[in-house]
Amino acid sequence: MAEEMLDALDRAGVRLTGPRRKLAALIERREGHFTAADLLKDAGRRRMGIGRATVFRLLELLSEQGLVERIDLPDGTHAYIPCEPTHHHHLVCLNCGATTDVDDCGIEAVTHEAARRSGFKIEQHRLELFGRCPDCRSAN
Amino acid sequence: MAEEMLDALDRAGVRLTGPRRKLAALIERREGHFTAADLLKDAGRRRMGIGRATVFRLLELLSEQGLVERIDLPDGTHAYIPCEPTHHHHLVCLNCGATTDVDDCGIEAVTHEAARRSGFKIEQHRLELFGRCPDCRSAN
DNA sequence: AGCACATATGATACCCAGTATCAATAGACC
DNA sequence: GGTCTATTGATACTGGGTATCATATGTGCT
Ligand SMILES: [Zn+2]
Ligand SMILES: [Zn+2]
Ligand SMILES: [Zn+2]
Ligand SMILES: [Zn+2]
Repeated sequence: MAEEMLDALDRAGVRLTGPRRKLAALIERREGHFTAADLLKDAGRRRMGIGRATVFRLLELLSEQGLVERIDLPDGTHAYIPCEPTHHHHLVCLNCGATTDVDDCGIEAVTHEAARRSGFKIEQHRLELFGRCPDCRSAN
Repeated sequence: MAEEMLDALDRAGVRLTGPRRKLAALIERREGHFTAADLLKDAGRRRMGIGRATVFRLLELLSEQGLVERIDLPDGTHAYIPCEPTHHHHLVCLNCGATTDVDDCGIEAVTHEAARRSGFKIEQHRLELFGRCPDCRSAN
């Protein structure tokens, strides 16, 4: 999956630098959603000497390529989820942060109807589902 | 609509203070979504002497009462939309910021299906539609 | 392999949203 | 009006994110 990110960066025409490779590897090891600060801490712990700005820059790049998606948690903080670059949405565990993709988003009917009633031309949508993952449910 | 907010604050058991009344009036005059900074500027222009913290505090209160909803625009900034305290979603114009409510969110089917497949217990969802309002469409 | 050059990096300083603190103020209720 | 507590606003602070810019490093060419 780090490979996937590096391929995408290559395809996007940007350089495959050391910091980018290292960060991609760190992202690969992450479970669930993470913040820019989390990544920065990961890098710091391993003395990678990676700068704050570089982390944000890579996350933006990956986000443009759709390999990472920035979501807004219910508590207002921003987090990132590694994912596939196709249209889909996320199911996020409010307890442990685990995420799952919801690829068949059947809301085309909803958007169509909303467009018809409002006269708006709908160009994008965002759907996020929050709850408790199986583990956290059973762990109670 | 400022009345509505003040009533709700009253019902919530908090004091109906001068700053809150003034801010409610300012919110009433707003069109489309606005940021905390916008409100603060409104108040500043009129020499209302309202502090930064007070604005944030009121927005949080109103948000708890469901009279204002905080949304995350595609560009990553936070904005508020005055609205009714019932479950609904927003259609936001990417050009002028106008908003409309979408009260019939027909995504229960989607969430049900997602829950069944993933094993998650879904507790909340967020759906936001972005596009162009009728005015902005015709204005090209 | 070596060169040249543009891109990327990281240190630093900075900006902006939001929050903690706290003495002073002003609602609410009697 | 008087009391008592919630609220206010000034100030200082935090934390996410960005602009700057001299330095370092990929990449393409030879
Ligand atoms: Zn979980
Ligand atoms: Zn969708
Ligand atoms: Zn518009
Ligand atoms: Zn809904």
